[in-house]
Amino acid sequence: MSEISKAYEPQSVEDKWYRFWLDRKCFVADPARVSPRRPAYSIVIPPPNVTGVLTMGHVLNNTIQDILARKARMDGKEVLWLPGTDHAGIATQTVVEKALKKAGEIKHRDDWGREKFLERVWQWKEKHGGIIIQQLKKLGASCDWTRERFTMDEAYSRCVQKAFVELYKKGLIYRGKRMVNWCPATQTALSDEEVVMKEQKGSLYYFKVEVVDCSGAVSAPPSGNAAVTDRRYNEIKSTGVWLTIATTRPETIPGDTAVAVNPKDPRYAKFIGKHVVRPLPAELPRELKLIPIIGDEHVDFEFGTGVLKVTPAHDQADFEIGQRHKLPQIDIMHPNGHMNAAAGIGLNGLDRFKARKIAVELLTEMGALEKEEPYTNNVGFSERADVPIEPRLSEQWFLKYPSVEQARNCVEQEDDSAGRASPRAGSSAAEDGSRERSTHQQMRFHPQRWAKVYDHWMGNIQDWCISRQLWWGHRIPVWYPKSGSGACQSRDGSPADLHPRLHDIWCNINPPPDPENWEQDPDVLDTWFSSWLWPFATMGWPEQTPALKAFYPTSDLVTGPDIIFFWVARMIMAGYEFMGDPKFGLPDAKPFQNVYFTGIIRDKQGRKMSKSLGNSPDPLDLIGRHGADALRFGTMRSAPLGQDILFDEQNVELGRNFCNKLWNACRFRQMVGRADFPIQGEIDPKLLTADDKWILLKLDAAIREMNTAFAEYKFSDATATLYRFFWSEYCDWYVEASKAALSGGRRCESAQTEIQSGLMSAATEDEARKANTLAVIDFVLSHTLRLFHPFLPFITEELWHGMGYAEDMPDDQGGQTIMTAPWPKPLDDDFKSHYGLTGDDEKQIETRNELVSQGRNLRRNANIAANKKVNFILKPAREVTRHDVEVLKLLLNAESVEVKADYQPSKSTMTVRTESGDLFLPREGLIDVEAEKMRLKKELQKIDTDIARVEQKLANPNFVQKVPAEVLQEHQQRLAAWQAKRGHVTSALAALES
RNA sequence: GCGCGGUUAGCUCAGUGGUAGAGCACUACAUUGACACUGUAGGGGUCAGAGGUUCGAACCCUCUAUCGCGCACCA
Repeated sequence: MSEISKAYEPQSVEDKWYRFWLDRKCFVADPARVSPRRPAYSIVIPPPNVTGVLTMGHVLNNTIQDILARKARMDGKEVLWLPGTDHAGIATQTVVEKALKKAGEIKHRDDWGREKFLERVWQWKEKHGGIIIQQLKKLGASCDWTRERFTMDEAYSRCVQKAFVELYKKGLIYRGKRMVNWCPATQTALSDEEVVMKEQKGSLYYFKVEVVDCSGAVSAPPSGNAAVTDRRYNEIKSTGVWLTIATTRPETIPGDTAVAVNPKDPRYAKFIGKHVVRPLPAELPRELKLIPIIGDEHVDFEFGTGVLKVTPAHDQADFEIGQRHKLPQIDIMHPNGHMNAAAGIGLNGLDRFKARKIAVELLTEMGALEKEEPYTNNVGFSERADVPIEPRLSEQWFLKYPSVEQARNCVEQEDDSAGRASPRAGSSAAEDGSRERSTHQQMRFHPQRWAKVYDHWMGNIQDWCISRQLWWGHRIPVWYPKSGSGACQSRDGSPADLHPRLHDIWCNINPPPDPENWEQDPDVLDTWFSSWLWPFATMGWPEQTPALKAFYPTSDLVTGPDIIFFWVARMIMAGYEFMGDPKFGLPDAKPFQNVYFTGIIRDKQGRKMSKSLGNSPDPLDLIGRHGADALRFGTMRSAPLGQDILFDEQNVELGRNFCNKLWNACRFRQMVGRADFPIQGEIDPKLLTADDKWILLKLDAAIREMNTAFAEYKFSDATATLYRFFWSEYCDWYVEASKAALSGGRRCESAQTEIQSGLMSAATEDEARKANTLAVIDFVLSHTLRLFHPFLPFITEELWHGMGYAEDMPDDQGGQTIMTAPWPKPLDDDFKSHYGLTGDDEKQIETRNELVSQGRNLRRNANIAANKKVNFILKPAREVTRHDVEVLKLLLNAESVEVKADYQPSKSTMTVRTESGDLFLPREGLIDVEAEKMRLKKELQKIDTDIARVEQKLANPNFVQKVPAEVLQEHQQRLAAWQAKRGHVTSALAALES
């Protein structure tokens, strides 16, 4: 760093160092290096969608992971940060299909068929799959790229198949015809987690049906769509009674197979057992539309009219009523959400929403519609396709979740143990910056409130629909015999056997030996059925590989709370299920020690960032303009634990300014010279000034605060500490004060011998002090750079080398790269006593700084221009040295600071009194007496308020009796100080008035 | 309906019982001396409201208002 530029230019250093780290294999984890003295630390990345691009959410998430990984390396751990991407079934397939449609290549993926379409998805993946990885590298992510995984890698696919087969053999995976969440847009089943409820404004339609008596009904066993028409009645008698039914979905009337009332409802109980005539399809004769009135407790008498239409094939609750009463199911819809022939002539072929309108028209025409009221209800939407889902009977694969109890109990709840659950601020674990890694410790969520959400979900867990009617994904490893007798049922066939016992199927990770006689299940698995294996499938499971042995369970997981059920909960269950095998020798097979949930990044208006709103900044653009370190620092500073983040580019500008400040502080150090003489970088305790001691103590405090922040995962606290320490304490005070010592000496050459021979003159003392100051600066900067490194990896590496700090370190301890430099330890008692660091020094500087601030304030009030040098007079409260005076001159921008122990101020002298002494600013003839009086009166007023408040407290006998001694003492001291100040201000005021 | 989180300076947020804080924004002054991506000084707050506990409450408890999120859901 011979020629250092005036401003930090990130573009010129970032790529250079990233390549350096890659070339030196700094990110590569070696399981063989793990030992009791070099513990493992591991994180698996939440794999981004393979075709995605970097968003601010990724920046937040991955910056935190990188900070944790880099900190762990500096703590001397063997670190694995395992990266990779997710195939993201629906998302990717949809994107590719859309692109192909847009390009006019296809109208629908069926045009090409499965094989050709998949070929194109793979091509797309090859083309776009690397983008987000490259972007992560720009951010500085220190992932072990040699272990990059993709959820559809061959080895990974084998893991997915193995997991399926094992669970199938245990009887936890079954196939069944069930009511599922069906997405008519993508035409696949979805899990409950992929459905989001949205409030919809619609109508509640009231229509009437006639109650009839049908004597001599011959009940035939229900059989699918023909159920109703299979019934034959001898006679149908009108009763002249009509029931009114309220519904939001009149288009499903043709699928109704009963009308339900509450058996306890006095209005309707008497009708149970009679029938009504279903109004639709209009063209069917009455006798083919008779449906029974049944009694079911599910019906709420308060809602609507208290009469419920029951559509077992198109509503979850109705399906269950249908089960209880053995009602037939009439499927009236195609998989694409259009009505089928069973819906009747009027509706057949219409889209379900169009059909709703037409159904209302038909009811109106026949005089059945009584009224329509506006109504708002919650409707389930497909999260991906953003269309209302359709509850639909279909045959799917389901998973009864494994290891639920273990998974539920392994997460520490807030009331588990008050002691352990609370943050361990200042504890010994926090001080050395390491978290315990006992395998018997419960998993901990940060912030912990998510544990409750997790527990609630785990306690109400439903079987997971894992099959998807997509092409892009892992094929279900199940084959059916082609000539299939009982085992091979049509997918939308009937009857609805809810728990078919499937015999004669081939479920294996390998295809059957005689493939010509079998056909594979056409479906693929839910993407999350592969990602739930991520923490161990990426490390070589099912083999007990060195990586698994060394790095599983992982240390920390960093992810968004939006996927706590999708991913986190399932990974925990999978961990227990698949890593609990005794061959892995784990006392506790949980996948993580800690889970950190980030907030969600929003824009300044609090809206979630999204492509459609166009409110999501491009992180790469921000990196290009401000630098990766600036983006990281700004993001971290505005991201408190567990709170959503309102993103504003100003945060990044703050980060950029901060990097520039760091850069220039180092540049300043470079410009004032080398520390060779007389102490060669070693700090001489005898030559330390109070300012030196003060900054060392501040450094110590900063290190401790950083360790506490890390122990509590409070990254915004950590950045705030760094910001305050470096800018407000080091630059604003220490560097400014150090200029007094640095501008002092000149003749370095002869000073060393003179010091040794005890003949040190004032001049050579200046020289020695200058060198010592440089040594202190180097000490502070070399520690500071290390504290910054996890947050600002690029600029710290550049400065680490540029400043020459690398040269002083052993090769594997920072000599090659700051990445392996040891994380700073708090200054211990030996250090402090060797260098004579005491609270008195700290106090001395703090009161001195108070004096300086007030002196500057005096200047300001006297309307003295900031660049005008003036003469101050100091009446010190204790002994002052020549050096102290030099510092004061500098900090006050004074021409001189005259020390006069017996100074008597005249009328036109402005004064301040502090614990360090009294400071006078004589302004013969220049002072604005009235203005100064105003200022003093205002100050007096404030002092009086403060005094009154404390006096009131002290006058309270309860206060004096009950309060702890030190608090009482502190109040008394405060009162005394204010009273002294009051006396001073009063006399100053009196002097002006005399 | 149940649960969680928020409400503190113009804005974004820290602040676990003892003198209300930071950054940005704002005002004034300064500019060859590391840094204008800067420095110095300053203005600005009934800590959402009400009640309670306490010698003492932004902080603990209760209720209310309001914003956001999650879960469940009546057709």
